[in-house]
Amino acid sequence: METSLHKSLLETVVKEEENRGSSNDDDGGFRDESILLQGETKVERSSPTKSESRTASFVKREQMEQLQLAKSEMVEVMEENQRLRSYLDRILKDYRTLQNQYKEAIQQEGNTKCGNEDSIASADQPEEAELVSLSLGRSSSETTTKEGPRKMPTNERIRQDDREGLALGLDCKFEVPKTSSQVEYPSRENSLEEVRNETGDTTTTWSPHKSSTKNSRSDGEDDELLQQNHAKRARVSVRYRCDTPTMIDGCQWRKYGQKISKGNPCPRAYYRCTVAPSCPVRKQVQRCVEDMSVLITTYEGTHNHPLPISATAVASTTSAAVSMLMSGSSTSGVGPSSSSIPTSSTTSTNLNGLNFYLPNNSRSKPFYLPTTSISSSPSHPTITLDLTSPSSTSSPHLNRLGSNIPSRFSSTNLNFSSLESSSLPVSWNNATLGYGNKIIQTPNSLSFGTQNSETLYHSFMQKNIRNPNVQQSDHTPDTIAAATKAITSDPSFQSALAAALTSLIGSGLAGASSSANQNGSDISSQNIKNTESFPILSSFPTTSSVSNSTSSQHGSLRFLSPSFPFTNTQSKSNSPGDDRDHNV
DNA sequence: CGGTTTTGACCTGCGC
DNA sequence: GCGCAGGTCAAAACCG
Repeated sequence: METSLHKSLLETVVKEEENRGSSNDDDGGFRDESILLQGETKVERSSPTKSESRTASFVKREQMEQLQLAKSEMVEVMEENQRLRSYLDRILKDYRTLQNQYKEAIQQEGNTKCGNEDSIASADQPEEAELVSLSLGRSSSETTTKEGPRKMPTNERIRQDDREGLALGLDCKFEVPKTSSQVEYPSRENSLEEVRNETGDTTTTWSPHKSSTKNSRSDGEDDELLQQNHAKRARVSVRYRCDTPTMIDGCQWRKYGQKISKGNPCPRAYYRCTVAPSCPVRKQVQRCVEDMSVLITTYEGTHNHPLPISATAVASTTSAAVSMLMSGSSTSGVGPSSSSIPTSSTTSTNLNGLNFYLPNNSRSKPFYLPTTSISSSPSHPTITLDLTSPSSTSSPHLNRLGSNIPSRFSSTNLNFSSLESSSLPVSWNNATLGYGNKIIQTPNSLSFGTQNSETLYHSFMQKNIRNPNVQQSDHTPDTIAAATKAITSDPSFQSALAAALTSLIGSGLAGASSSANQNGSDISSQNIKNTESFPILSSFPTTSSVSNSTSSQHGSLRFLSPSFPFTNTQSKSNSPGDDRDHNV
């Protein structure tokens, strides 16, 4: 743990200092003195006794001053260490609280078996917070690895292990954020599905509509199924400019259908995730009718299998967006007071280790979000991540195809706007959500890899700090406040951001590493290492001032964000109608 | 030959 | 109840 290391280091320094101080007081001082005297003139030596004693006292005084300084510094550092320790304790405390709540909720769920939505909701939220805590904050993960096992009872450890397995399923040491929608919903969905498959139909793969409708007719678990249905149908739509038929998002997809939808001459292609045979995730890809260069990819469902690292960012981002959507819809309807969610925004923020200071009246903005929109259709709540750059707000350099790096980091605007489009109340612009590995291997995207992402990040940050006020003048403080609250108070959103940023940084660094090492095989591990060494997730100040509010779900947010998360597919086919996904 | 895509048919939900 | 649109299925075609 950082703090313990810090402390031990400090203790060593303190001891050394004390030893040196004591030795100087005794006989060791002469050594220093002699060393000092060596540099002095011979004139001084002409009167050795007086000058030496004077010099010795002078040196002693100096040393005493230095010692005092060092001691005061040490006191400061110790205080900081203490603060960190208390911070860590707080995290642990929160973690245990959440763990207990999760346990209780699970027990309740086990008792009622089905139907009690409140218990489910309360089960969701703690787990979500825990997962966020486990997966995002480096400090928290370190906590679990070092302090956790020491302090935690074994049963709790076991439970934690289980949960980690449950939560991640990622075949790597890289702790990718998973949110409630990705863990809780799929776990329930899939468990049900698996049960169904075991008991009955074992040949059919998952079909959300079929299963949901069948269940709703056959079972008495209407409430739960309705909720599942609700969760299942939550979608994340990603709009982005792309000349190629589709994007590489790290997953394997199989096209299972294509339809001409009304109002759009471009066919809509239906894809199913084929990483695991029973994976419920589907996506639809369709070109925007207004702008054929814009590709709209809609994700539905959450993966029930380990994901390739390159796919985790999108998966977690989209699912976090879904869970944000779901939690937002659930809480906003009931109102904050009746919400069973125990986590405050501050707590969850701390747990995340992801602290962003979204603007209080447009000050510093470490994170830049793409434009998001939540369309509140009851059957298909959809959150749209708009990664295109609307002409009205985008910087001219954004979204130039083939110049990903500049556009990724050069946008400096954080723009909270009122509703610009009814269909897209909130959207994300050009978010760099991080698609890691594939892009490095393609000629076009090699430019990703040759850049040092840390440098890029810093320049990005500097630019952001220098230009904080662009395009904010015409938005009311209320809108800004509401939007800020809505975004920052949602842990899932933070997860998404963390995932995106982690992957962004990881991909950039991995690219840099790979280009430096000419070793494409170890991209992932390098990616992990570099990502973990990057201090982004733990170094930002807390957002304790941001209050928890879910009331502005339909508020409009626009963030001009660094850039574009998804890699343009280097597809063989370039015909616009051909939606073949050549993702591997 | 196995995996993927294509494409017409079918199913389901929703609005009128 | 009917029609429409979205979504899915599955057999045939295609591809490496």
